[in-house]
Amino acid sequence: MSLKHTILVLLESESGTGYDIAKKFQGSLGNFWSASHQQIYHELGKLDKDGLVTWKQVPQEGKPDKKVYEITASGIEELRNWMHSPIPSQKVRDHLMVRMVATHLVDPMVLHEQLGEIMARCDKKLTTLKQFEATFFDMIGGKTLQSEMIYLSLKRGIELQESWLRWAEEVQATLEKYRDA
Amino acid sequence: MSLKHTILVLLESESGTGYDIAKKFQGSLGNFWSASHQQIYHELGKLDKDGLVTWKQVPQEGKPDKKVYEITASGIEELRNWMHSPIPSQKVRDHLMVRMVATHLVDPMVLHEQLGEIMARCDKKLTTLKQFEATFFDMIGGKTLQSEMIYLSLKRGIELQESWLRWAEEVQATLEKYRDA
DNA sequence: ATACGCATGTAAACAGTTACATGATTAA
DNA sequence: TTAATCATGTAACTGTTTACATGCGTAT
Repeated sequence: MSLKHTILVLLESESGTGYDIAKKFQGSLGNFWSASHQQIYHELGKLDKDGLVTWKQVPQEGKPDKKVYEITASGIEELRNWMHSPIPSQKVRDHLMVRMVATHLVDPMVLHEQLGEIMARCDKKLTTLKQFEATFFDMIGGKTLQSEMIYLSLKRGIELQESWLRWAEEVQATLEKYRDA
Repeated sequence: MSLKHTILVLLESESGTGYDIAKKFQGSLGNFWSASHQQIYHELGKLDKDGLVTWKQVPQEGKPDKKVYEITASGIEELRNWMHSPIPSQKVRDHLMVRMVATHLVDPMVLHEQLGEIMARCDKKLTTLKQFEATFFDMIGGKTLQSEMIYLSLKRGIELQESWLRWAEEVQATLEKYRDA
């Protein structure tokens, strides 16, 4: 389980509300981790109970009050310990791959179409990532360990999407060979 | 949720026990989906209750009895419907990427070492996949839609591991630049 | 002796999704 | 007036992991 640690990492770099955290999962970090707002609020409650974060009620005009969460010294300690623990092998859940094995049950063009939809999503994400990459070092100014690490994770996201697209095209071509066969 | 469908796909291609299914998750399919034996038995129970699979008790000598599960007509129908439903975007949970963003909290060489461990795992998996790929079409004899799809998923697994390794080396090199800095 | 492979399960805890619920402001 | 953005939550359900539990055969 690491939603806990993901939230701590985000709060370590910048304090914010549950809503702010949810938005970050929709951005570039969303390529590697995500969570619904319900889950985030729930997790923030637990982190608060465990003393890893604190919060301040901030009244606003024209908007609902907000709870700005901040990481505590104990939270940073927890993060440091976590960083030293072994990295668990990631669990993959690839729906598409499971379908690949069962394509013979339906018209191959069904999968062809579904691939098309996924590729469109993928293309869109790729555009966003590339735009972000192009201005990355200008934006944050100067190379540091931290910025280079974030840059490398961004590059990884781009490579993943690109290799995905190349592969999907190959699958589509193969499916076309078997059309009406 | 698709453990349900993954199990149905496996049983559609070949009847077998919960134990057999668990083994398949440790093989090439394990690159795209996995589940513990506890979860598999639980899911088989539900599939049975819903009439999507049936089973026969098979006594064995020197080994415990086994329950051989078989997909039903209703199970195949369920699979077909599932194949026509839209593919959900996959949820990624990449622990390593989260750590990348927080490297500045610890000695960079900690991550360097952890990457080394992951790369070793990755190398091992790659070797297995490549061996399987080399003899794939000889083994199953002849190209069909189904065999080509399985082959493409195998190739995808190989590409993923390879791109992963290339990227990890780059991260390690970057971490070395910042050693003692 | 010890461990590994075969074979199946229960129970408790934890993680994550979906549905429901509220309510103000602002832009099309 | 319809939808989006800001902002927070509860409740029920489903999915997943971890711990516990059994027991024979075979190989080292």
